[in-house]
Amino acid sequence: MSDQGSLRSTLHQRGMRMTPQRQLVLDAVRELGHATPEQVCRRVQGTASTVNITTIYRALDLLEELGLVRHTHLGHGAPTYSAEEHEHVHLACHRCGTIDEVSTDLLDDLCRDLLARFGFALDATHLALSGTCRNCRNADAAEERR
Amino acid sequence: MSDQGSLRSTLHQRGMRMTPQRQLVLDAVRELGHATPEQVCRRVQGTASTVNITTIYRALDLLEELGLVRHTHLGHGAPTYSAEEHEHVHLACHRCGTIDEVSTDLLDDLCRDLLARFGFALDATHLALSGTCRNCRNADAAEERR
DNA sequence: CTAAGTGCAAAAGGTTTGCGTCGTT
DNA sequence: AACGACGCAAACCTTTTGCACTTAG
Repeated sequence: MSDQGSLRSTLHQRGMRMTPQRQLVLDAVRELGHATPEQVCRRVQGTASTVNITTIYRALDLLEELGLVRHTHLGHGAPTYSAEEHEHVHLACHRCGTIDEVSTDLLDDLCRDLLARFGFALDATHLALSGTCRNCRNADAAEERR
Repeated sequence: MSDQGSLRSTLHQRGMRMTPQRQLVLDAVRELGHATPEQVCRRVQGTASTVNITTIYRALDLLEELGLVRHTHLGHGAPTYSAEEHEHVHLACHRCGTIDEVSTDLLDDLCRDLLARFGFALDATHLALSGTCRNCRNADAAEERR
């Protein structure tokens, strides 16, 4: 469904092409896991040094529109992009900033529930949940006792 | 727990004060529900026209640190701030951009699970879930049939 | 008097836009 | 020739920082 060939033809239908730059951006996102546009850019430039950051942004937008990559806002800074097939849930601690990744199985029930009650199809492939991690909760508890 | 008095004393312990500007920012966030720093600024300036956007950012940071407000990234643009007591889950459709709000009850099971399995205390008060809403799913299905 | 808080201007990200050029079809 | 894609530079928007001034304790 999202192999090289059908990707090419999807683009072709729209009068677009799979250029080397776009391929490099897609590869970079897949290899890096999560990466900011900046990081993707550096990676791509490792292979093709003249590729401009503007092209990175345009390619990321296109690839996202095609459903091949997705971006998420972890923390405060720039968003991070990752490949659609790279599935997991982020547990982001808003106290220490740590980000854990856990399986999307966790959300199966919630998914079912949302669909049944609201007709909403949750995209569980790339979700960020914020809260407090075990360490910070312990630290908080210790502080409380003082 | 978070009434005026204890807020004042919490700040006082840290050698800080509840200034008119900070109060206005907090009020604005509470009144606006979800608002970008920009929107908060305009609201505050309705009452005190000289307040600078820098002060808005600093106040929002402080209030967030105190746990009185929280920010979320809905969609692409600027983050939106809202008061901690304003509890709900956002269902954000990444196709049409609509944002629904539903009760946090939905997450009770997930909360329990996360805590038990990972020691992670989910902050369910202000969560954004992305996916596809009923309308867009129907539209997609119709398109598929063509 | 001291330190916190503010406003202002400038800097620093991060992202988008306009435009001239190049390569495909 | 026509159009999509690219690179470059500049514009833009949002957020942060440095600094001098004010003000509450």
